[in-house]
Amino acid sequence: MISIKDIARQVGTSPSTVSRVVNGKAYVNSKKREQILSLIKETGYVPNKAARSMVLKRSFAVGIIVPDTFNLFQQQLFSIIERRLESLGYHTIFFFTRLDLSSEEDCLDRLAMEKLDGIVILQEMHLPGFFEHFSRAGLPVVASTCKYHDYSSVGVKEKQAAFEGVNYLVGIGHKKINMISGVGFAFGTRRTEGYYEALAFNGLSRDESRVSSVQYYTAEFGMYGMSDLLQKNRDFTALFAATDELAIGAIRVLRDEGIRVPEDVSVLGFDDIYMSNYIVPRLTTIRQPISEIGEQTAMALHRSITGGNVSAGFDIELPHRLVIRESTAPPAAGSGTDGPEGKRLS
Amino acid sequence: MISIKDIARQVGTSPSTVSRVVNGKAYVNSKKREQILSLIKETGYVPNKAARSMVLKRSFAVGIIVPDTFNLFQQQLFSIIERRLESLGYHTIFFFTRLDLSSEEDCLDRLAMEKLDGIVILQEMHLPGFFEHFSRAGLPVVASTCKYHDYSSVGVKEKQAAFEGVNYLVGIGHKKINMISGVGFAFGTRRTEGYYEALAFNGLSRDESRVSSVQYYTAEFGMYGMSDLLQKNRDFTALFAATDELAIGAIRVLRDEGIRVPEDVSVLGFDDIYMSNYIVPRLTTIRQPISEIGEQTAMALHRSITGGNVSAGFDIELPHRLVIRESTAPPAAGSGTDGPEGKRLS
DNA sequence: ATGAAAGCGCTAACAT
DNA sequence: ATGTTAGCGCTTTCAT
Repeated sequence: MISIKDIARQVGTSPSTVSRVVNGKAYVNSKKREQILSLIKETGYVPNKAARSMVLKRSFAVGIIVPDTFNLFQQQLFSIIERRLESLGYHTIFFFTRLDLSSEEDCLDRLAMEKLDGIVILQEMHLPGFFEHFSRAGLPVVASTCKYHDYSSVGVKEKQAAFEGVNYLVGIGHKKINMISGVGFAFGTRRTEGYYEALAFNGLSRDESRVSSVQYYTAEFGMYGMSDLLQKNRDFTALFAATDELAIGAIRVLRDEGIRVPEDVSVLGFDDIYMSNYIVPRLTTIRQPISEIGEQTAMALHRSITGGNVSAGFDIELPHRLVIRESTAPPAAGSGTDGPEGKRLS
Repeated sequence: MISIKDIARQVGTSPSTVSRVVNGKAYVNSKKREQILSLIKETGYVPNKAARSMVLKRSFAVGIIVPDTFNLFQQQLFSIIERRLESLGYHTIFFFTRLDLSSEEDCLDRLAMEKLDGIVILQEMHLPGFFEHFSRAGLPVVASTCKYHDYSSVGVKEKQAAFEGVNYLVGIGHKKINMISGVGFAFGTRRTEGYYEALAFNGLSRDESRVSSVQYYTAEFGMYGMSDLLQKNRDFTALFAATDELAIGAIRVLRDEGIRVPEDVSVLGFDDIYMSNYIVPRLTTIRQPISEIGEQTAMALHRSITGGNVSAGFDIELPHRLVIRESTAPPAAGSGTDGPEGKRLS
């Protein structure tokens, strides 16, 4: 492999000068600069990253902590973040983590083995070791679609967005609205709060039996949540699912039960993943600006890494938007899947 | 950051000895070894990767070339490969590439900037520069779900699998079978061949107007393909989509046209992505063993990197399986969406 | 069995 | 404006 010395020798100069040219520093004779540049192009010389990283004490690698069981929104998001980071000159190292503490420990160990320039987290960590590790190492952190300590974060106003979505449901006439939510992620909690607040705002009573809490936010768990809800009570005309994938799983179960969407039950999702516009029926949902979130996450981290003001956490709140499609409609007259006549028995 | 020298000093030995212990070499006094090991644990010392990589001339990083517009199958696949590679001690660097040559050139440039230990490709590259680069650099390559030169590959018997799928369609009574296929990827071509062969095998005539070729294998392009087909001819009772995502897009259009699946038209996909079991109707499809493919891809690359026999390409063919769900059924009597009466006009 | 020394490719003072 | 030098953290001869 051709090195900086080779270039220097062939031009009849020193490695320092070549280094200056490569790194765009001033104080280089322009004739020499041209000469060096053209030789570099000709030979295809590329600086050795390991060597640079050693002397610069920067790895040009950032870590991203993601849930082991990610849904499509998260998958799309981390693909975007990865690409943005790449274009800013960073490599991305993934740390897949489950929700239990032993998995977090494992993640922390692997994290400690890497000399990283920064961290993106898509999942709240509970082990105090993380926070300690990050602050000891002076590592910039940005939390994307979640919150972590007082580090910078990028996302939407979860509660507000959920509030608006449920409010829309009420607005078109629904009074009996169920919800599938989850634990383990802050956004689930926030969305549930928004749901309850919208109910309260509209004078609807809070009924915990209308909410099912699942472990992960995937379609599979959407099925569990919906089955659970159906078992408890069939008297509802709308469902708010904390994520689109949850909604897709829920619709699956509804269909299997012969309950039509949206004729019998309206379904509202959250995220607006790519698939939501292709499934039958097209999903009404609250759109998160996923590209912008990814972009801002990468940029925020880059700023923290280069700017150095690690401690100054700021929250970037991007605009959400209710996207009305086919899975929601006003409730039918005398509605409820289990009307007064109790015509549908499982 | 604590270094090998620190450890050496504190134990009262030399860096060489510590290095030997860290790398599990022989010839170290066992008492000293214990001492060093415990100090390492205590201090949390971790060898600096950049330094190691510099002297070892290995980056512990592998590149993966993936299509810029990936479908869910590909996304799932590269997530799996990434994880397997990680557990084998490699970092993964993504190279997203479009299908045009200028994008390939760009990719090649970026590739050349990295000192990689190996390459995974999910997409056939056309620029001869790639092959030259790989062979000049002595880079092991493995092609996953595609073929590239005579490098190792991992995947299913595409043609055979498609053949079986279409054969199943014929078996349940379909005679007018359309297909949405694509260009740009070898698997699309192979699946189309399988489709044609199954028709021929069953004495059905080859009709190119029954096939629509799209650019990418996503749901969006599934919609284009289906619209295209519908415009040409509405006389068909089944559709074979080259990927599940294509099938999902196609079903979308069919529904919008009031054509029922599977009552009016059966739809068969390929891949068995996660979503296929949740959509309405559940998709009948040809399953690719995605986890095994990912696993084998990572292992094959690892073997090539460590074994060194770069040139010896081998093909790993994993078993596919037809998964019959709800989107296919025997054709209705007097079938065809556009019966003899021509009752459905667009 | 262990240590000294050289060197991987690069950058950043420091000199000039 | 440019060259010299030292050193980043590690592994690996080569001695001992």
